[in-house]
Amino acid sequence: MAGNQSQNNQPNKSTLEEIRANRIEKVQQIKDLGLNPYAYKWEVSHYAQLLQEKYAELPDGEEVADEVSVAGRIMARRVFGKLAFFELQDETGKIQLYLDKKKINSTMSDLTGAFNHLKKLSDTGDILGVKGTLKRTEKGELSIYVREFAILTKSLLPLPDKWHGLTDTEKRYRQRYVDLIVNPQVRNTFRIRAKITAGIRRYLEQRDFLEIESPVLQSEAGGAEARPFITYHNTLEMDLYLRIATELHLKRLIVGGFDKVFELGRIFRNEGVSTRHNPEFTMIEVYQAYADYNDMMALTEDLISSVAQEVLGTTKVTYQAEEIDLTPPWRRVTMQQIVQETTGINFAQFDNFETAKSAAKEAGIEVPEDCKTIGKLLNEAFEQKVEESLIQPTFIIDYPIEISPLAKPHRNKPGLVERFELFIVGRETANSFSELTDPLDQRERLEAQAAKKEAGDVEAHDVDEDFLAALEYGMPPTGGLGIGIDRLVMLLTDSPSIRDVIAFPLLKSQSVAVKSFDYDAEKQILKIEFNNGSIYKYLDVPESIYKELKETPSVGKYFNSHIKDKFGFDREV
RNA sequence: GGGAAUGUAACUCAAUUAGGCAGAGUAGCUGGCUUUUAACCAGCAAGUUGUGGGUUCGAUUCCCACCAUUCCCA
Repeated sequence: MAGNQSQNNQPNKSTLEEIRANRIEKVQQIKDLGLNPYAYKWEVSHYAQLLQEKYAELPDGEEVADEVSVAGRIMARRVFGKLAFFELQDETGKIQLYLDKKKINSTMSDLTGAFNHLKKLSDTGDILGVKGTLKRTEKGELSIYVREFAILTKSLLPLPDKWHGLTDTEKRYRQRYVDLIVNPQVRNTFRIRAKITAGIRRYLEQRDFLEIESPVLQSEAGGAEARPFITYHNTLEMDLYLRIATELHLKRLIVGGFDKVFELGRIFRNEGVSTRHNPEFTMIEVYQAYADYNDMMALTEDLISSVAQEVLGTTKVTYQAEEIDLTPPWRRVTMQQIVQETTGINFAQFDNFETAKSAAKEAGIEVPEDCKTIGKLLNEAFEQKVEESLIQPTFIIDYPIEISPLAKPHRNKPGLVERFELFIVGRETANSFSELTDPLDQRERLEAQAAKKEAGDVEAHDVDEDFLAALEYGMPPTGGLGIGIDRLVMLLTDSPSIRDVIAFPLLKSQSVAVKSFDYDAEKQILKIEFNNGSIYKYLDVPESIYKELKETPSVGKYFNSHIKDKFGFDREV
């Protein structure tokens, strides 16, 4: 540090740190002028988009005396000696600011050299409030002829490249706020998402459905086959699960006498991450008493097409260059029939599994270990050979009973249940049954699940006795429906990945380096402090590990391969 | 869990084929400029080449491990 700071009295650096320091210096200069770089309030009279529309007919070079006040972020600066053009972006769009030195200095005479201060102290990224009149420049750009300005928030960090924007996918997800600033279509995606969920709620409320919130923290996860997140309640000293479905609680409400209920909310499944899966995602479940799955098909069709019409103004959408027609009615076909169409195998004809299995293998279907019934085989054939070809909205109906533990047996097809799934662009988008209301049948099926859990299936769950008790009080015939909101939003916003429709998708935390470590030989506890400040105590760590950790040239590498995931730990900080 | 690709300045990208001083544009800083639209002109500054090892006189480049991301598969 000491020796080499003599010659350059003011080195012009532009690392991120230097840019930031420079802007902090500007914050101070703004304060020194008696102004607040972090203002409290700005009275906005118009949004940019509205002005663009309202003054669309204003001819080039003409002005109008209408006073407006706008606020937004400076996205671009084109500065001349005594004139400057800024591009201001608010939530709705952009508008140019026409900043004339003479005008500003005369109307803001309280602040000497106001124009030069703006030139020197503002940067792209700052939030600026301006008042002025409207003027279309000679080059044809609608502008605000600024009379008065205020820097409302000083930005300390530079925006991404003004032309290329932010394209690094990881940064877009990790720093969504920057993505939103510079990529208008991302803002639009989330605007549409909000309209979709609002539209769904409005649709259901108009039909007398009641939205009731069920618990996220549950003592037993149920209602789906999925691995749950487990958490812990300290004062109650109990494990709790984050819900994997809202099904079992919404059905309790049907038992309680509500005929039409729904919940649109967050579901958590402790599973992998992909373009179609996020560990927390949004689902709506709808239950209607005295209805069956045929009614739910009609509801699904009408709900989705109505919302598409309302939000996009059409029921014909383009998804990844493919035309999808959501205009009802949608095709309805049984699973058995569409598998037969595609593979030529009629699974209804089999009465023994081995014959069915060899037929399936002949058709190129892979038969996994745990697939031991004709019903499961049919489902395998469907998933492997049919599913991804279902591009246009299609209801697949009448599922095997083995894979549908909460659905009512089909009224006239033995071995099947009254269930449908909706497929659009090859993806499961909705799932629905005539709900099982027979408490004894339900008990048997849940106990079979519990046996699977006992045998080590992490996606199976214990019997929810309270739910069964509810059923024993008697649940009316009920149609139930679940729709994956994220997938629906993907479809309606033409988004290829679920992460594009989730504002803050889950990403792995960037690994942190080991800062220091310490070993308690008596208790065999290895305490590790990481660079991010967290401290972990690894338990029952043999001394040899500690010694090797001390010796190793790369602590991080040794930690990853020999300690992390190998020992139990308590997190201290 | 397996495979492929990627990671270089704050942002967008070169240089890696066959190891030889890491280079542009944008953003930034200084100066100039009253009609710009990715403004322009002159100058300046800006790098732990994801991390840690190895090979080598010399590594962004070759090898190994690890981290993260993207896509595909399970």
